[in-house]
Amino acid sequence: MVKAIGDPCQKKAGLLRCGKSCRLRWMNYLRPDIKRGNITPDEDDLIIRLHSLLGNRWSLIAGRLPGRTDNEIKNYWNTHLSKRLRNEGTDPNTHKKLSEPIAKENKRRKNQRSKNNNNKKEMVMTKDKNKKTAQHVEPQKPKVHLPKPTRFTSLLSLPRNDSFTSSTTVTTGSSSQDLNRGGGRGGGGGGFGVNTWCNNGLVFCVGDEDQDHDPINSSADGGDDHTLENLYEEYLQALLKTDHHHDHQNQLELESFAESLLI
DNA sequence: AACTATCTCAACCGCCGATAG
DNA sequence: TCTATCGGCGGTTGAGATAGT
Repeated sequence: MVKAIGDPCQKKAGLLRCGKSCRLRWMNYLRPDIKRGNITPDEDDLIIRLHSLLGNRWSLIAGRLPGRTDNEIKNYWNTHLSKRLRNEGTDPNTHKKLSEPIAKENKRRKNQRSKNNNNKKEMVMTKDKNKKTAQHVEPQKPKVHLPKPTRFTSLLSLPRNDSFTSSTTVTTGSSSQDLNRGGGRGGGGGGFGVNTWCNNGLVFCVGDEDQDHDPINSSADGGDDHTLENLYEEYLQALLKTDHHHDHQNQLELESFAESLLI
């Protein structure tokens, strides 16, 4: 699937890939911090919730699942979760209940299929040695992680041709651009920052997990990791409280959080 | 054994905004 | 201001693997 693209850089490097393709491969496949292995039920649940808040903003969602790439989550959503939701009678786009007939129909089909599919499921589980072996994942305490580094275009700019270190760190926080620019795509420039948002009068501050890289955090907002984590933990609790029979209040809190991300 | 159907996921594509020159 | 380039995003494609017929 590797296409030779006419990129001057690829000639210099002796590669068949253009720079963009190399970057993509690094981001989605080669990066050492990518978590290999199947997606846990907790991650499942988190993805679904975040998707209900953020929609198809995969990079934003991935930003809250360390070690997972937007591509991986996007694929996982398209191949597993959307189908699962549909089978459960939920519209994967709107996260609302499908009309009764459709839900019933799905159920009927599901039952019909399950007769034949037991073998197939085993196939899927054993297909990829790396990913499908841990289906019996032991229950873990759900954990939401701090968003990855955020870039400030206006506050701080770094040279574009950053070193390896900065480029890798920056790119892991790709999602943050949406946070800062209101959901738009793309954007270059460098620098890290903190995101803040208000939720029920409480100001949440989220910054780089690796504070050493973050010139902003070291000087602003006190830079207290534990405070940040505590604050984020409050958000986490709100998130986790909204289970499938979530109460309205928590849902509103989460929605306001999501809105704040998109501003 | 050969063919078909289905699934997975890395890679590609096209677009957009930021930045450099 | 204009143009070229880069970085990043979401949507889509298609090769490879596997099971079923």
